[in-house]
Formats: sequence, C-alpha cells, structure tokens
Amino acid sequence: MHKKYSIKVVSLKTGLSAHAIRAWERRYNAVTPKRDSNNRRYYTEEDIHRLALLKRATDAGFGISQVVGSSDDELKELIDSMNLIDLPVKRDNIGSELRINVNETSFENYVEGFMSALEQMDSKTLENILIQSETDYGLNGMIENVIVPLMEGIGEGWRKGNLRISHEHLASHVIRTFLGGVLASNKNTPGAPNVLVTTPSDQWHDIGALIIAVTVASEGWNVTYLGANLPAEEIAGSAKQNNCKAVILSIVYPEDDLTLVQEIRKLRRSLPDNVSIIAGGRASVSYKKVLDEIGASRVDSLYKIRTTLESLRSKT
Amino acid sequence: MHKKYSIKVVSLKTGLSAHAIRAWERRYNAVTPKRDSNNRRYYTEEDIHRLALLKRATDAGFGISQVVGSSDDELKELIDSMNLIDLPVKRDNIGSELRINVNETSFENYVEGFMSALEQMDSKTLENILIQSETDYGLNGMIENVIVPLMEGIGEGWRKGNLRISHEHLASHVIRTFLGGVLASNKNTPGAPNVLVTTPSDQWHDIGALIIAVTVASEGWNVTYLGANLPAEEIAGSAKQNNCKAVILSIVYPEDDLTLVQEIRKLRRSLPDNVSIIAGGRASVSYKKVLDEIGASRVDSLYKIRTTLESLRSKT
DNA sequence: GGCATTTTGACATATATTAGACAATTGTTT
DNA sequence: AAACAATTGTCTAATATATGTCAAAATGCC
Repeated sequence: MHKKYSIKVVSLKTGLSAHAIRAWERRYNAVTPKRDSNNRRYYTEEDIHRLALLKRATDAGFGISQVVGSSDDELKELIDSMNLIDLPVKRDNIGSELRINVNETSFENYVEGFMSALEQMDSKTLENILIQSETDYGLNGMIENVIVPLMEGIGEGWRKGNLRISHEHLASHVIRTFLGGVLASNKNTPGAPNVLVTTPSDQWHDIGALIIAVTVASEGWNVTYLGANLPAEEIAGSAKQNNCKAVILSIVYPEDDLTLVQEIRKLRRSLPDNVSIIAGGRASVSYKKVLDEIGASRVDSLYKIRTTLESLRSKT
Repeated sequence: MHKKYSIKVVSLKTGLSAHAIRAWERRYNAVTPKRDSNNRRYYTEEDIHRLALLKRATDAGFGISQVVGSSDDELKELIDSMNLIDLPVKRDNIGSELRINVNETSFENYVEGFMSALEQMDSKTLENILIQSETDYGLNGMIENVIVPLMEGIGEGWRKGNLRISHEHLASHVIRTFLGGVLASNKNTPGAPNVLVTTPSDQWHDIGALIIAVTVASEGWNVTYLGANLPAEEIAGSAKQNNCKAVILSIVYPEDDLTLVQEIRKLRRSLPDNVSIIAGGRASVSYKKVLDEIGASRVDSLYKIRTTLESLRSKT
C-alpha cells in the first residue's frame, strides 16, 4: 500500500533540490529514508509531507537547523504565525469555530468533507475546507491533493448522477473564487518574466487554467490570467502586448476538437518565435501531435511545470 | 516549551531591521536575548512582542530613548492615545505605491483609471482600484458607482472596438474574483432566510448575478450563489433543497430569447408557491410580460432589490 | 554508453557577529 | 542665526557559522 518515491520525484513534488534533501538528511536527519537493494533512497508519503513542511518553514524565513527538530504541528504553527501581522492584543480566537480537528484530517478527509458539504450546498463549509487545507498543507500541497481530486470527484459525481448541475456550479464558484483570491494576493515581482495563462477557443473549463496560473505565480512569475475560451489571435495579441516569455494553455475537454488543432497552429504562427507555448490539462495529451509539430512543451503534471519553466528562464 | 527565534525572523515579524534591533540592544538594552552555542541571539515570543510594541511607539512619533524604559502597558496606552489622531496620517503609507491621491479621486477617476489599466492589461492595478474604491466609498457605493459603470463601459468599449475579448476576459476575472471574495467574507447569519441567486439557461453573464448576490448578502440574507446558465429544474431543485424564500434571477443578454420565456414559466411551475421570484438585470425589462404573468417582481435598480426583499421578509 | 543515484569533500553564498563610522534630525547653547 | 551635542537609523569591515550547490568517482540499470 505504501508507495515509494525516488529522490527525483520527491524533489519535483517538494520543490527542494535533490542535493538539499540529501544535505538535510546528512546534517540534521531531517528525514531518514529507507534504501532499496541498490542503496537508493526511497521516500514515503509522510517523508514528502514532512519535507514540504520544512520547505514551507524555511521559505518563511526560518533556518533549517532551527526548525528541523520541531513536530509537524509546531511547524504549522510557526508557518502560520509568519503569515499574520503581529497583533499583540487579539490572538486567540482566530478561527476556532471553523476549525476541523487537525490531527484527524488528511487529504481524504478534506475531499470527503467537501463532497458532503457540496451535496448539502453549504457554501461556508466549502470555503472553510479550502482555507484550512491550505494552511495545513501549503498551497501546492492542497492543490495537488485536495483541489485536483475534488475536480475529478465532481466530474465523476456528475457522470454518475450523484451531483447535479447546481452542485457543479456551486463547487466551481467556490474553488474559482478561492484560487482567484490566491492569484490576486501574489505580489508582482518586478524583474520576473511574464507568462500568459488561458484556455483556447471552445475550451470552457477555466479552473484548470486557474490552477496552473496560481502554481506558476507562486513560483515567482508574473502571470496574466485571461480565463477560458480565448481565440488564438487574442492570445497572441495579449502575449505580445505583455511581452510574455511563454503562453500556457490548459486543455481539459473536449479531446477531439478539430478546430482546436487549427487554433493551436494559428497561435504558433501569430506568436513571435521567442515566445514558448506550453500545454497542460487532462486532454492535452490528445493533441500531442499538433503540439509536437509546433514545438510546444506538454506537461502532464503540475510539478513538471516548474521544471519546464525553469529551463525556459535561462533561455533568451 | 519556549520557541526560539533568530534575528531574521524577528526582523520579519516586527518590521524592524536587524541592525536596528541590535542597536537598540547595544544602546538601551531594549531586549536582552540569550545566545546559543554559536553566540547567535535568540529571542522569545515576549521579546518579539515587546519589540513590536516599541516599533509601533516609535512609528507613532516617539523617540526610542523616551519609550524604551516604559512597561508594556504604558506603551499600549501611548500607542492608543496616538492612534486616535493618527489615522489620517497613517493611512497613506499603507500601500503608498498603489495609492491614488484621495482628494482628487472620485468615481470617475476610478472608472477611468480602471479602463486605462485594463487597456494595458495591468492586473494588479485593476485589483487595487477595486480594493481602494471599496475602502473609500463602501461596498454599496463602489458597486453602484464603480462596478456598474465599469460593466457598462466595458460593454461599450467592446462594441466600439476599443477593447478586445482579452480585455473583457481580464476585467471579468478581476471583478468576479473581487466580488466572489466579498461574498465569501459575509458571515452566515443563522436566523436569516435564504435566497438563491443565479442566471437562467443561456444567460451567460454571471457578474450581474454576482453583484446582486453581494448586495443581498450585505443586507443580511443567506445567499446561495450558483453562477450562470442554470436550467429551471435545477434552480427549483436547489431552491427547495435550501429552503429558499426567494429566487433572484439576473437577466442581462440576450433580450429576445424565446426559450427563456419557457424557462421562466417552468421555473414558476416547479417552485412552491411561497417562494418568490425576483428578476433584475439590464434585459429583464424585455421579459416583463412573462414576469408579470407569473407574478414575479422585477427590479430595475440595486436599491429596489433591498426594498423588495424587505417587504418579503415580513411575509410568511 | 547513457542515465540516475550514491558518497565525499569542497565551494559559494547567505546570514550573524562585533566594533565602529556616518548622516540626518533634533534640541540647546552661543 | 550659527555652532554644538545628543539621538538614531543605517552602513561597512572583518570574521564565523549556516546552508545550498557542485564536482568527482563509483555503482547499477536499460
């Protein structure tokens, strides 16, 4: 049952370099992975979770040596405390009513809780679950382990008939607002290059694009998010106007749109050569042929966007 | 279990520079942190709290040497006494870069500023204008005088060709996220009656509905917002499930949809008699005949929504 | 052979330390 | 008004530790 992960996967998932992971192990025993028959490290989900927490703590300004001895809960507390401005007076009753029992929660609990609140159309609980899962697992962790499964669960529930259109609308609204807020709260980093995130014509699922936009923005890029269903000329025009280094397309559904193939070609033609095209999303694999033809990168997981963009950064 | 904080973290948390913290220690013993085995300072929560207080006192205009001897309570008192006078001064260095000159700004300035930032596709400025116009004019004021004119201006700009689809998408995203956040931040008032806000089939403009949802929520109603393009059966089903007292429809475009007439009739039929239907939005006037026929209220301004709902409240 | 991983030691950058200098401000004295 | 001194935040230099990264060589896999 317990999956094993190589150091490379752990590196991709956490955003830590493999070197750093080994250094933390060597110097502080931050995690102590087991070894396979070839002496290679393999990591458990818990290891990854702990490393992700430690990364969040170091990103928040703590030195690794200061936090490596803390428990998970202490780490969360530290990270949390850095997000607040120090308000000396009121401090205790921050969100106690909405707080779900921390120890018991895991990804699955959050997802299940969301789905059952969705059936009851309880907006507030939906919002609270998103907020709390973010503080518990960090943005990337909650996107990967809560939001993405939720989107899948909703699609499935819709096909099976458990959920109706209203539920889908409500969930979309709550998730869209949450992600939109996260995206908006990202500061503009003046020197950073720009990217444009959108969805091509007749692609109506904006949330996949929003997920990408948030992920990319949290990596320090300046993101222009333009929602769904944008014609190729519009994409190209906006990318030029904003001097974007890359255009990222989210392609979720449908999988067999012939005009989309044309749109992608047109996009490549109307875009300057030095602007890269990156495609992601469930259905992007169906358009592999065109994407290869025009020299676009295709990413099939969120954490691969990181590396793809990283390699782009150095390029002219 | 006292946690230790490095000078960097203290600096981040208090907003003081590390240099200043050390200078205060050297010159006045403002705080006297312990040292670890490597002679590095480590601070306690109390130290941080005290430094934060001292910072606020100096920000309020006192010299550090004058306040460094005071107790925490005396400091709080000093700060409080200054805060009363302080408000107008302190406000403008909160977000100085983003701040537009308050005296000069009026609704028109905000709208113009938004439109020109929109042409340049400057997301951050768009967001900031919304936030600032809300703090300046209050939610209802800014909706009526900024957001509504903006929506009209965008529609007009589109027809005239000044704005392209990308601009409309960007503006919609920013406004939608803003309003969605406002709606989410409304607390549920336990006793209050529920209303459902949405847009009927083939009505794709969600922002009008969102404006209504926010307005209604700020009046103390519990709002379930379900986005755009919802079939009559879905609306009726959700309204029943949530025990809603009213259904509010936003109808913006198109003005001559025959199936919409059918949808409205169907909605009335599938809804319990004690659930009212209210219709608003630019195009709602075009459907006056059906709306009268089914006994729905029609509101042609935001302010009338309030009165209409008010009269509803008293009813069973 | 090409690729990924391992260990080890080395390296570069970041951060913290002290002691002192500097510039701008403020209040007092001449 | 000019001169002076105290206040105060910032800055530099030299040094030490902390921490992320890298190179080299070995191992095993495809």
